[in-house]
Amino acid sequence: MKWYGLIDCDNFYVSCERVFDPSLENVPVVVFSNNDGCIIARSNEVKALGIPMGAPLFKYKDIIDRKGIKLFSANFSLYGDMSKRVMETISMFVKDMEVYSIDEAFVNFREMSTEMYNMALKIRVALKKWLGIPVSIGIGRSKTLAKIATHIAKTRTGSHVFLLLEDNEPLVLKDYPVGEVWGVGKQTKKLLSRFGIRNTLDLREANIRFIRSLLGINGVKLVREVNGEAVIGFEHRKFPKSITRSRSFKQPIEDINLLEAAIKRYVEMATEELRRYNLCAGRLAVYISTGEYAERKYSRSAERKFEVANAYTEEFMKISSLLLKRIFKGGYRYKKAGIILSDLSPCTNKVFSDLYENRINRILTEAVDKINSKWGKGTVSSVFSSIYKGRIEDEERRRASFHYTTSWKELVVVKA
DNA sequence: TCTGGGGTCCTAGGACCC
DNA sequence: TCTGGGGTCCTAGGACCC
Repeated sequence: MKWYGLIDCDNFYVSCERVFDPSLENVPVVVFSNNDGCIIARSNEVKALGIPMGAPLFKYKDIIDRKGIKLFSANFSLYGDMSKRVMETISMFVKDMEVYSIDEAFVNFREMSTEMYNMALKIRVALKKWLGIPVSIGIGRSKTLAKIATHIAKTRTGSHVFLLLEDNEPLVLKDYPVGEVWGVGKQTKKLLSRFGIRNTLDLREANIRFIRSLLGINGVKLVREVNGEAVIGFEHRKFPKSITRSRSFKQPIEDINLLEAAIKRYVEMATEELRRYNLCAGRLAVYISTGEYAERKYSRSAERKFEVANAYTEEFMKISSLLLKRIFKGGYRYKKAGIILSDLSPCTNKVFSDLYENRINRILTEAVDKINSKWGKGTVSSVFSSIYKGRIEDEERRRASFHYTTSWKELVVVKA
């Protein structure tokens, strides 16, 4: 019998901050997104105050001040590096794992239940001791059941490990709202509740043909998963299927030239990432939006397929302007813009055709990459990058912690 | 006044083809 | 007067996830 385990870091971003500043232990801490935007991680103390995930900061300013909540700007290079260490540590204990997100990994267990439980405890202790990161671990007959088990594990303040055995499933699922199930969002929850399906046991016992007609093929998978049938397997992707770069602007933008600079800046960032993977992209999409809360809403996207996939910044910049001109409408206050590279594939020699233009692009791109890898990120960048930094990006990141693990300058120093 | 960023998968309608 | 059916590709957008 194969079991699915999910190892989920507790309040991951907050935990990362706490590793390097122990004074944050047992005090309320939040990590927030760009532009003092919204809360993307909360410590247990903050959760207990009833501040929800994704809450805009301005709405909770009062309580944050009153309770002395510690604020941090997101420090993704730190979190990414800590994540890598967590995943490496887990892989020392298990043969088969899937890195599911920055703070979660699925693992397979084949042992008997008591052995599994002990193994989970061992992993948990190792992560806490070696890295200082607390985790919760849930185990069940499918990925979806493991997700539910993990959710329950978080509330088990003692062990933080929960084994969802077949005998216990009916009891547990009856108390588990269907809206909390992995893959059931707002819309699906609303739809299901209209037909009296409110808890996960209801879902499990629903007529499969009815579900098929209501939710499509994914609904069928969902029901089978909560029935303990493992239909969602492990994925081991070597590279992403798309690369996005986008930002919300603090000040809305009305000027197409400024939007163009932003778009080209994102193209520059995304193509850098593309080349890091040695990938070429066959498709570029550009989108702009006034944001959901605007009085006059407008949002459009446009895309272009390339005859030959490539990885040249210049090439994508050129097309991005054309696409932007196609979707831009004057008189709107744009709050967000972004680009997406897709149809990604490993670069082949075909790309480096002898077209004059491509040869120039290639030489330029390679030179830029070489300089930046030797002298540091951003040593040379496009003119749009400086326009962007000067006129659009005004983020100070005052509250960001140091790059403790990824910058020599910001290493922790231990004084004797 | 002020609401993130990066992903995956699915669907629906139109164009086009045989 | 009567005007098919099915497949594929493209584009745009929606739902969901962390």
